[in-house]
Amino acid sequence: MATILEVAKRAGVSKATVSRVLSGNGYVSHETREKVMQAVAETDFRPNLLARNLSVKSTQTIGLVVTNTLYSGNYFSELMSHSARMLEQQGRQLILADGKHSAAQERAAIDFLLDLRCDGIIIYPRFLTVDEMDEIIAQRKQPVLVVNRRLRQHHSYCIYADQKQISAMAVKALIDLGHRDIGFITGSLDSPTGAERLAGYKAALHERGIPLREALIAEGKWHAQSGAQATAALINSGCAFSALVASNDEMAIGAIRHLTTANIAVPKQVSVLGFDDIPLAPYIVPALSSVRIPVTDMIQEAIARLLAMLDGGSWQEAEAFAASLSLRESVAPGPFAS
Amino acid sequence: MATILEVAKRAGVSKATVSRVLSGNGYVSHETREKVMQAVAETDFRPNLLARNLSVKSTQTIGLVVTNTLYSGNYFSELMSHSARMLEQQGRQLILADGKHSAAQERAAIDFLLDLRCDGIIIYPRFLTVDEMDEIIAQRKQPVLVVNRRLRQHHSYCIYADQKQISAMAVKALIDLGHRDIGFITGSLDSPTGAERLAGYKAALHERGIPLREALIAEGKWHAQSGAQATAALINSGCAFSALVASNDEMAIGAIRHLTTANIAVPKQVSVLGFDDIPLAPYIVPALSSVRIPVTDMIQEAIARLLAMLDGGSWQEAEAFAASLSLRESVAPGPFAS
DNA sequence: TTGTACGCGTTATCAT
DNA sequence: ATGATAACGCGTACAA
Repeated sequence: MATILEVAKRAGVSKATVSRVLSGNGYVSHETREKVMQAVAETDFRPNLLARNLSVKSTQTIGLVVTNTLYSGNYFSELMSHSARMLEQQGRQLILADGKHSAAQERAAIDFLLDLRCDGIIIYPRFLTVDEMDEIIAQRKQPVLVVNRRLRQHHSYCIYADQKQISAMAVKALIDLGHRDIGFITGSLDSPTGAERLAGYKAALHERGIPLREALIAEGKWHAQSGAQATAALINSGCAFSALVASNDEMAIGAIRHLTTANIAVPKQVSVLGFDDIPLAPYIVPALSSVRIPVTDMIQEAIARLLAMLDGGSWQEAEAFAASLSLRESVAPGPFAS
Repeated sequence: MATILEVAKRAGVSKATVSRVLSGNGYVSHETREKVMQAVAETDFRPNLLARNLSVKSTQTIGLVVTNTLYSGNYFSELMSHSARMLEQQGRQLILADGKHSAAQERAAIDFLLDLRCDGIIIYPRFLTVDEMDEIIAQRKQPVLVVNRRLRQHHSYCIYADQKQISAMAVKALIDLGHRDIGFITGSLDSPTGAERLAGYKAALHERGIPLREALIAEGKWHAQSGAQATAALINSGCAFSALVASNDEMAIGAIRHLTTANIAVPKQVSVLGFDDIPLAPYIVPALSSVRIPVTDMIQEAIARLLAMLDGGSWQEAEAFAASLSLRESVAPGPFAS
């Protein structure tokens, strides 16, 4: 690997001059510029970004921490494609670090990215508690933004959706359609999102004066297969239901699959509701209605806010920037035209 | 950010000593070690990986180049989850760079990762030709492995599947089931994979002595909606078909969706075949059969081979390592248990 | 067992 | 317009 020094020798100039023509800063005569360009071409010179970043104290990269249990599935794809696309426009690079499967490992992933001198971090947490994150944010010098959690202290460092309310709205919509026996398939209950969506279900029943029956609740693990198993469990419990709410689309798909193979006509007798984690889902399974959960909006907002903090821009700029992008339309297909 | 020098001062020792206790290399007395540990804790010291990597000339990271047109969809998730999991076991980090949407940009992504001094690169190419890649591999010092393409020169730097043959097998299977009028939905024909799968279709018909009819071929663009549109085009062409092969699962899903809404009973009259890009697909749509395309196997093999080249290990070790992992089972659900 | 001093490849601040 | 030279933060022979 040719270094800047070798190029300098070959061109008969000093390192400084080469650096000048490469960066475009400072004056260089036309002829020496030519000589340098020539030498660069001859040596296949490529700059060492480690050295450069060490010198300028900035890497133009931002780090993303996600648990690998989310790696399979569309949720993750959405996250990645939107993040990469937005940062690409800003000339920044995304580095993904694996949050693995514990709070300690999520913490380690953050520190790893900071050790790499990422300019900022976005974490989509799974195991760290909000208090732990508040503490982390307070300690680190670089900005660490948290998606999908509501922090107690650093309000401007988190972007969240009201999962409980969204879930409650969905359930109330079913109730208002006349359903009174509504089954509910939870997500993993050790995840805040899972717990909040369940809480929304309970709140909706309470608000409409419908008694809660535990037999209508089955625990799932977010994936399709667990949705099917939960559905089987509900049926076996003997409790009839006229509608079913699954805590995400994958489980809803699993539920529909089970109902179908069990010869229960889905569209007629059972209405299944999922959450819009998978843009494709409604096209795949017509019987499925989905509530929109703004993953995309959240990550978009997080990146815009982070960039504003880094560039020292104002909040207005950040919001305008976020608003100027309508990423969702560009990725998810519109109403299905067949 | 505290540096190693500040820690050294605070502990009353030299940089070198601090470096020794941190890395574990070299002798240090028990008491000075304690003093250093204390100072490290007090200063919240974190090593600067840029400086370290610059010094040791190795980053323990490997780079992955993928076009962002693949970011949405399960193909990408599979790629990422398997890659990250394998590298995690080896204490290495994965850095993803966007290949964007042209050969030049794919080339730029490779160079960017090399400038960051990744120890090696894996590219899942979309626009670069095999000849361009052979040239790139020849020029760069670091190993660049190519997935899903057959290179002309650097045979040990590429991992590929015989897309044409796999496609032909699928079509022949349908023929042997008695089908003679088989529709085919292509992928994007500017992608080698799309072209090869179409070639397989044609070869299978030829081999079984069935005349090729262009009216039975419709062009798709890999996504579900284009699959539905292609199906509509086939129907409008007036050419009846008893079976349909789509060049990937997403389009197969779109096809089934169209047939269903058009009141054509899928399982009875039409057999739809996709390629197993989406592990979930067969569970989603019972009418869909899939041919297994080994994305997972390819990426697994690529990483194993790359690691072997980097660690200077033997090919036997690489193969044994690859074989020791049965990643697929751990991610894709087994036969659907409801 | 510990410290000195140099190298890693750039950028940036001085002079000249 | 160009060239020394000092950072940047860390690893590591080599000496002591």
